[in-house]
Amino acid sequence: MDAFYASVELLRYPQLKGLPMVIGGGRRREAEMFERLRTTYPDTAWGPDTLDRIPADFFPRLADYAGRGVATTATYAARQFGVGSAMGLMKAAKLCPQAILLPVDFEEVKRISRTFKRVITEIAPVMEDRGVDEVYIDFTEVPGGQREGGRVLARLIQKSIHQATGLTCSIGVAPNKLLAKLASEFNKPNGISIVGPEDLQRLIWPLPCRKLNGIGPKADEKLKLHGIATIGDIAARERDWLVTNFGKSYGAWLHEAAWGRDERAVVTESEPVSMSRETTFDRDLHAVHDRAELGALLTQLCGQVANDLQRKGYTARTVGVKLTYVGFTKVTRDLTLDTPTADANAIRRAAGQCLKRVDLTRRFRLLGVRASKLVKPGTAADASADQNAPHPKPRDKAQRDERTDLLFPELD
DNA sequence: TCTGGGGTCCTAGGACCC
DNA sequence: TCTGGGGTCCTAGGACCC
Repeated sequence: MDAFYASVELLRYPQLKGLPMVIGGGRRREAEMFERLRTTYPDTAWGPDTLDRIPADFFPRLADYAGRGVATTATYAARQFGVGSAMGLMKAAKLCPQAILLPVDFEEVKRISRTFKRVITEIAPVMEDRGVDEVYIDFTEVPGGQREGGRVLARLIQKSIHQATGLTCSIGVAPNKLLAKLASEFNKPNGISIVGPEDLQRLIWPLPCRKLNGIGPKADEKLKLHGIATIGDIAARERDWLVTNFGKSYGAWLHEAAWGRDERAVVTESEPVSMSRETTFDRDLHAVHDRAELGALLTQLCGQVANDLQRKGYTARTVGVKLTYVGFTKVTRDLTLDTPTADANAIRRAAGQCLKRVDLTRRFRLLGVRASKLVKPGTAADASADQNAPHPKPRDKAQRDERTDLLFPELD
């Protein structure tokens, strides 16, 4: 036993109510909803008892909500109708039109997330951040961590998190991150489960492949085509067969994972690789008909990315754009600059260049701007940036679509 | 009536250098 | 004019995760 996994459910509070409720909608739309809440009820903080103080009919019913977005989570009352997280709200509205749609208070979630992580690092300092509500911990060196196979420490963490945030969490304890993650799901929402190598066959192998962190919808589908449904089914295949069918790297990983083997260390610090902002429109937009709107939106996204870079003390050498067309096909275009930048105008110019290289005759639903190849000014990476200057590359004239030049002149 | 927003990592081809 | 091999960088796309 040398690592264990914890996950906290930050959005649990509406589930105290027996009403069918869905939380979500997408960042911008939720921010608008939340702003409306603040202006109407200025003295009311968003929290577990919100619905005791604010009439439920203040919030829209799904049936009355026309906007785009997905459900972040849903109460059990809503789940009975088949509504679940990551489901599109349009679909959810069909299944459960009477459900109430609630916004997420992102600032509050971030605040709780920080408290959650602070409480844990005070007890077990070797912590890997896995997002807003999940962490890995290596508690090998934590005094008393081995008592009752880790159960005593897990209970202490649960209790401390509950005291500090009022929220519950589920914890899995296992000899590595992979198994700990699986274990954390055994006993939701407020449980502790301890899994050892001897439990592999009994507890892990019967699980569907999708439960493995790293097997998504595509890999799962392909596995099913080969008649592989459970983790045990993967384990039953020869390593060579997996490599032949799933590639050298992924096939080998599948084999290791199915046998419960994972040697990844808990990573306590990491540098960001990219920063991005994107937005899905309320309606599909077109480069010609919605030129002004799109131009303003692009400027806004670039400003946000620049702001994020500056706030966190980074510059970026590569700027890219992303579009999602009607029908959900996506394209990206990248441009690497000679000089790293965190300047909104420079990013905007580069993003405009990128946009010229995509098909703008089709309507699209999403526009995003991304900064990558991040450089922290004043570091060794920064000093070497000059030597790493890109070799001059010939501009592909054919790609520089003159038609879109005409359509999108202000994007230059 | 589909499918948010923020990320990471991997693969693969072409350019370019030695 | 029949064209190697290794390495790095850039770009585009895609799978996956929270």
